[in-house]
Formats: sequence, C-alpha cells, structure tokens
Amino acid sequence: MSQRTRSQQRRSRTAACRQPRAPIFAALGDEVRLSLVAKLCSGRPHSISKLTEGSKLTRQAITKHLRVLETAGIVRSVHKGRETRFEFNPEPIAGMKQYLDFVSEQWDQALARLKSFVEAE
Amino acid sequence: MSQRTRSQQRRSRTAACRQPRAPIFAALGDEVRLSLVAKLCSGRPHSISKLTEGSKLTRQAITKHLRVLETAGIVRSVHKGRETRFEFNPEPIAGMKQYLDFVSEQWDQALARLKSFVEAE
DNA sequence: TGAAAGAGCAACCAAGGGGTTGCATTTCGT
DNA sequence: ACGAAATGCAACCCCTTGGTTGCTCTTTCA
Repeated sequence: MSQRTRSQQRRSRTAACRQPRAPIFAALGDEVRLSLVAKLCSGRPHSISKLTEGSKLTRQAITKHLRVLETAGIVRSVHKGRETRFEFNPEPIAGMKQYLDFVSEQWDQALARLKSFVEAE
Repeated sequence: MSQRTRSQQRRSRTAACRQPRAPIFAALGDEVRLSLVAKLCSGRPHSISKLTEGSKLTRQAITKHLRVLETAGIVRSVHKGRETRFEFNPEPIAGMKQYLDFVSEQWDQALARLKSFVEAE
C-alpha cells in the first residue's frame, strides 16, 4: 500500500498534529461551500457568475463563500480580464486525509492496546 | 490497493455525494474540538472533568464542544454513575475519508480529461 | 463611445457560536 | 446522613457568520 519508510511515516504523523487543520475543516463545514468544491473539482476554473448560476443566493454571498475556501487554500483565484476565475487546489484535501489517517491509526492502536490488556488477564 | 469491485466503488461514490457531510466537517472545524478528538481517539472513554483538566476553558464550554461532536456522531456519551464518559466513534471519520477520496478522484479524472483534450490538439 | 456584463467594496442586519456565571441535581465516600 | 464531586440547565454576552442591498469600477463588444 504505502511506499514510505518508517521514519517518513513518523515525520508525517507528527506533522499531522501540529499544523492548524481546523480552518480547513471549518471551510468545508458548509453545504454551499461543499457544492462549490464539487463544481470546481470536477472541471476547469469557473467565474463567479458561472458559479452563482442556478443558486438561490446572491453573487456576493457566493463570493464570500469562495473567499472562505480561498483563505483555507482549498481554492485559488485567478484574474482573467473582467472576470475572476476560481480553480480547485487539491493540497489541503490531501492534508486532511493525512490527518484523518492519523486519527484512525491512533484509534486502531488504542484498540490493540486494550485487546492485549484484556487478554493478559 | 483497493479490493472493492467496480460496482462497489460506484455505490460508495454516489453515496459519498448525497449524505450531509457538512455538519461533520463543521464539528472538526475548531481547535478545541480537534484536541478533544485527539484525546478520545488515543485511549479509553474519559469523563467531562477529565477532559477539562489542563484546559483554560470552563467545564461547560468543554461540555458544549463535546455535545457538538456527539451530534455529529464523532463521539458517543455513556452515563456511568455520577459521571458521563465520552468515547470516540470512528464511523464518521471513515465517511469523511470516503468523501475526500471521492473529491480527489473527481479531480484526477478532470485532469485526465484535460490532458487527453490537450494532446488531441 | 456607450451600454451591459462581471466584480469589488461597504454598510447593514439577523442568527448562531463560543464562552461565562449561577444554581439545582444526582451520586459517591466516609 | 452529609459534604464534596460531577453534571445538567438556563440565562446572558460578545463576536463572528451568512446574507442582503446599493454603489462604483473595469472590461467587453457592438
């Protein structure tokens, strides 16, 4: 599955603890923003007007959500003429997966410790 | 890498779209809550007082955070005598990873489509 | 060149989130 | 049985968030 050495695993695991992941999670903690991410990760950059199309919200509301995603790094904005296009950036998502893997691993190890403790009785 | 069949992949992928993931992400979008999860996923259930120890926040503040995590399903509460213990529940985290995998896959496919389009020129 | 499309900016507002204090309730231990 | 420990509940406060409206500015294009 993984090609990484043990030391690389340890490094990425400790790194997974320190970096502030909360803002990234918070940025995805909204249905509107999740749907924006869905649109952006499945195609080429879209302009704000394009992303507002079909939504019941105002252009400015969508803009605010896009800025939240941009601050979290999940999305990048590129100015092109009179329009600003937003494109998906996969790196923070990879970081989140890494963090969740770390949590899962912690939990599995805790269960393993409990199991061996019980069996020792 | 994966042992799942193609139909299983498709089922999990469509499921990844429909369920409301935003509340789960939002629940992890807070440093206090992330540290609580860190404590709970690396050991046995802890009482509220135990989880408050070492924190600069009030017991009630911690309680509120725990309730948020509980509502999201990331944590379960078990009443034991005069204290209520909280324990980690890994299922929502697995769901999040599934969703993030879906997003990454979407993105990879979009890149692949772009690549083949460019090469066709 | 002038109208329309695409955005940015600022003010404003209602609602929710995070945190606190105060008090009541249940349970444990002596 | 009584005090201390562990919580629950409710009210309150402040600040952020999500959303709107109104105005201005730039770019496009006919």
